[in-house]
Amino acid sequence: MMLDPKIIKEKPEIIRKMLQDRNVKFDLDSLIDLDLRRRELIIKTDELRKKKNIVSLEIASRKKAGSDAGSEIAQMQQVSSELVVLESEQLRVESEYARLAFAIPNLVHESVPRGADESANQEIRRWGQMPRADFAVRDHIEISQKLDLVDLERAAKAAGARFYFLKNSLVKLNQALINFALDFLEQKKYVLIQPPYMINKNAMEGAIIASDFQDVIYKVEGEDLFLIGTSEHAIAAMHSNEILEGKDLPLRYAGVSPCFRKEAGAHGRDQKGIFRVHQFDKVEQYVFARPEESFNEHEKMLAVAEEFYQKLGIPYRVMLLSSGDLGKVSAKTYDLEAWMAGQNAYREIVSCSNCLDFQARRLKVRFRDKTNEQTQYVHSLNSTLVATTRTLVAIMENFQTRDGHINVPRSLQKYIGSGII
RNA sequence: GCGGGGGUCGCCUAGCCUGGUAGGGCGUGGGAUUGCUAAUCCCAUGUCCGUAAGGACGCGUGGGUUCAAAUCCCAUCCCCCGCGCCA
Repeated sequence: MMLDPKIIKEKPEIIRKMLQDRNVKFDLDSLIDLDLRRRELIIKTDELRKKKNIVSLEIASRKKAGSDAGSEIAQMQQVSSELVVLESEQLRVESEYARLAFAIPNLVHESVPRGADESANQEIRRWGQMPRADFAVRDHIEISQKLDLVDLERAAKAAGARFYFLKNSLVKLNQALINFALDFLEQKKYVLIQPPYMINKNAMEGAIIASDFQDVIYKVEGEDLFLIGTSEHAIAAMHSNEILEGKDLPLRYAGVSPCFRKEAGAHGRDQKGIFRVHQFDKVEQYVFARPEESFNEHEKMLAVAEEFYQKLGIPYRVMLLSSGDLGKVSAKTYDLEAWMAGQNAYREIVSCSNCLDFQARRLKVRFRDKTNEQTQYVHSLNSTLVATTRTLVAIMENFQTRDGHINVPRSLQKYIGSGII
């Protein structure tokens, strides 16, 4: 339901180590204790149910034979009332156990550098040439204001901070990125998916961990519905409670959807512009893979993302996140950080994660090769291909011209029919 | 939204009216037999607890009635058919 419950029972020290590596507080001892009590109660209630089944059979056969079953029925009443008490206790312990167990972060893969925060992230490689301008470069806010491509003030009026109206050619450039990304992934045989933009609690809990709910997820008032923070959330739940056929794996999906995020706790960071916003469009890679294939798939997804930015001509570096900077559901994550000339810095634009069986366990996504085989949980992986707003920032800042215009990357030109904005 | 039908252990299906251990077919694995990869027959094929023996649970979900619920009652979700409304 989270991690393999066997680990809680048999090897809690693995979890303890992981919590330390992640620099995360979690009441593991309570969980271990609850697991013990939970199993004791299962044994006791099973015992009572067994008794009940035996007496029930006796009653049935007596009734059939036409003889009196009065004392057996009295016995059943006794056992049933005992059972009611124990069952409610069991339910209480079980749900407390589940609540805690659901909050445990994922294991951390051995290849992940250990460290308390992003300062321990490891740079893997760099690609591309940073643009060298012989003029004063502007940031994307200035560029977009000047060309009338974004209206932040009016968006604040209509919606609030961290919203935007895209205008004019930037609308088309945004669509161009989406279309280019979809064509790109379709060519690589990904199955195109446009998911529901709202999903229910059960589905959402499968993809993320409780604490993320408060910080990133919007709830729809009066409905059991939540706005997706990425198509990953919806696609993760797509095959919930299914047993997939081994021969169908890996399933590679290209999700396209708007993404909605609260960005709570990001006060003051990237306050202006469209870099960090409550809503943006994204094309996402999501893969269900066999466990033994998942790290291969992970590298492949990263390579696909890199190829995409190479085609756009955006310089980037690949970072391997340290244990302390890793998301809670991920066991290993690479970030692509694009060079943003206007900020003179690399900034995150892609996050590529292997979640192992963490999400699959929560959502019961299993597979097997033969119908009589034991089922196994699949591994799930996700990676941004393009989150449009951030990539638009990179394009505006890196491809700006001396006179304040923007050169359109060659691979996008056919989608907007123009080489310059 | 209204009316009708449905949801059973991977898939298909019986059982529900009339409460008393969920049966069959397919698929898959193993075995038997036959000179042969065909036919036939036998066994196995969900989850949890338990070192094991064994046991419990499982009929969309949640409640209720009952000594006992797939079966009866209530609520709820989803799917199909028809009607209505609608971009």
